[in-house]
Amino acid sequence: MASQAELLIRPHGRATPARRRVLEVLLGAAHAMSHAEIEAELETDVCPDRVTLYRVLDWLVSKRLAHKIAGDDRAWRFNAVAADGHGHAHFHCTRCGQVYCLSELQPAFAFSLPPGYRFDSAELTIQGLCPRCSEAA
Amino acid sequence: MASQAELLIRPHGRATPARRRVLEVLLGAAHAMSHAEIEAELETDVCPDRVTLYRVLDWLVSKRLAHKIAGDDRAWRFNAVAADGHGHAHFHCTRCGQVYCLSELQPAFAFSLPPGYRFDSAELTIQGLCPRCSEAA
DNA sequence: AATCAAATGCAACCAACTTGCACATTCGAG
DNA sequence: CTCGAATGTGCAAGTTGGTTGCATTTGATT
Ligand SMILES: [Mn+2]
Ligand SMILES: [Mn+2]
Ligand SMILES: [Zn+2]
Ligand SMILES: [Zn+2]
Repeated sequence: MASQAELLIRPHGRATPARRRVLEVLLGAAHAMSHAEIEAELETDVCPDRVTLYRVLDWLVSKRLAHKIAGDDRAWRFNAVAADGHGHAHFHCTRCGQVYCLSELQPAFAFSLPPGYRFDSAELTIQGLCPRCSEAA
Repeated sequence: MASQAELLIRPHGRATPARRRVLEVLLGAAHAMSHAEIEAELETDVCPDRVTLYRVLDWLVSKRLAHKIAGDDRAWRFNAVAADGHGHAHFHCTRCGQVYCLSELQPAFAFSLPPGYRFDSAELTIQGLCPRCSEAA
């Protein structure tokens, strides 16, 4: 009985323990996770090496099973790509630094690019206070 | 006769040579510049030290005379804040890595945040090919 | 001109990755 | 099931981009 992670990974390449567990962690996360956060969540025997985790994350992104966004602490935050194929906006809390995916928020951009530019994708990041920090303030 | 840069800086603090020249460079730039690009543009006598440039850039950002955006090479890109007060979107070329400010592009976001989130500002970054790279492809 | 908070220069430091290479694992062919 | 080539992992060392602490200099107010 293969896990959801394994089913997602197999069509793209080898399902190694590290890849399985990292993707599982990302799938179960409520917010975008930094390398350090993921590492902390991992069992000690899976992926005893930081470098492997970096490579696993890169691989997941390259296969579009995850995506990464730049935080203001110059570290990447990762999360699994759901069925929506990353068609969602992100919320960056300026107090706790956390990044949340706003799955339900499908913004209606109305814009046209200047001539010469070729569009590929758009990323909307909203700054403000997350529910927890908003409450505390 | 004070330069434009000096006039912008003075209300916020000391107009030092480094601050003047860096802001001048940013004001004259067509795209967001990395630390290294700015340093290359600077005369050798102004700001002989990397650290000072970092501090000048941070200061300009803290006074809202410049803003910075994270590139995918984990380096910040800076540009001067014009009269629009950074109410513009950015275009990130996935081929050359350059970041352009789309001053004329004032996107109409239509969204409402989930309950609990407090809005502060939004940043829209569009991915694709810039005119130069689009041509070359 | 004197003053002094604010800015700079230097040296060392740090975190977040990246690279190179030997060794281990996966998984499909036989 | 076994084997072996392709693929992934572990370790050590290196690089990049940015910080910190502290002594010295400097801008602008008096
Ligand atoms: Mn997301
Ligand atoms: Mn801009
Ligand atoms: Zn928060
Ligand atoms: Zn380009």
